Amino acid sequence: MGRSPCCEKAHTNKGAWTKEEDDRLTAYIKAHGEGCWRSLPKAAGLLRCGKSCRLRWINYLRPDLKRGNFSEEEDELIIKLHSLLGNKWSLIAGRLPGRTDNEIKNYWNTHIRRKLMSRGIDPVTHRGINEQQHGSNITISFEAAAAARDDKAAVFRRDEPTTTKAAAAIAHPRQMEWGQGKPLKCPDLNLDLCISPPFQEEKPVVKRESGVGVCFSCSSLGGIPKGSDCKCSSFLGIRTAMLDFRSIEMK
DNA sequence: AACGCGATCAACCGCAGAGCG
DNA sequence: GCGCTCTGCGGTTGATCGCGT
Repeated sequence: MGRSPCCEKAHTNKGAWTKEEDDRLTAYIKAHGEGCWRSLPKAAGLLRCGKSCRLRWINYLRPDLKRGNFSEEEDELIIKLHSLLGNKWSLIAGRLPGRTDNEIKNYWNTHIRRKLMSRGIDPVTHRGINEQQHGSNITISFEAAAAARDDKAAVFRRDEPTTTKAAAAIAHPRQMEWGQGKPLKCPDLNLDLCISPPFQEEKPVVKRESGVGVCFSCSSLGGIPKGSDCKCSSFLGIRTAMLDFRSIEMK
């Protein structure tokens, strides 16, 4: 048996929102705040399901949204974050003020994917398409990055499934400090992130020493001193892209 | 002007996980 | 610990727009 529907579908509108619906939703949220999406439509006098209201607010009506074209910097950041996080659009959006996950997802699928493909880069693995069969796993160390920040102890254990935690730390570095202003101390956590090309037989993970960079363009695994560029001098066509955690740290 | 086609983006759907009793 | 509800996320769909023929 399936779960019960989130709302009474027979009595809800679907499709594009009207100006009046937008106004009602905006006015209600301004008066009562976000939250309790299930009961919101009824309270606001809307014939919509709660999910639909939430989506409309988050993706379109929120006052802090930055609409319009993506800048080159935003492009670059999205590509970098996607190479680290994959399709974690909400985490990526967390690093792009005023942008929504839906917007970034659409932008990725319509613009960036094609852009990377035209450069001969696989948008899924972020590696040259020709390199696919020679690919090897890459682990990116965030230990140095964590130490570079104030939250020196935010290091995750490698042997637990921490990809999401690491991703969250990247997307919302301040949010890793749970507990009313007390910095989170997790001395046994390791921020190592492992990125591996899909559809490959399992190979031993190549562990990078912290403080050593990895070039995603030429896949140099020989160890590149931190702070210096790889000889190939490009990352997805963008210079300065030694994948150093600091380079994706924002503001 | 009419049509076809690809691009774009708002909105929907189903699932997973968190929270709560 | 279990079951239920609610929220949030990612994938997908479909309406609309713009351009070329």
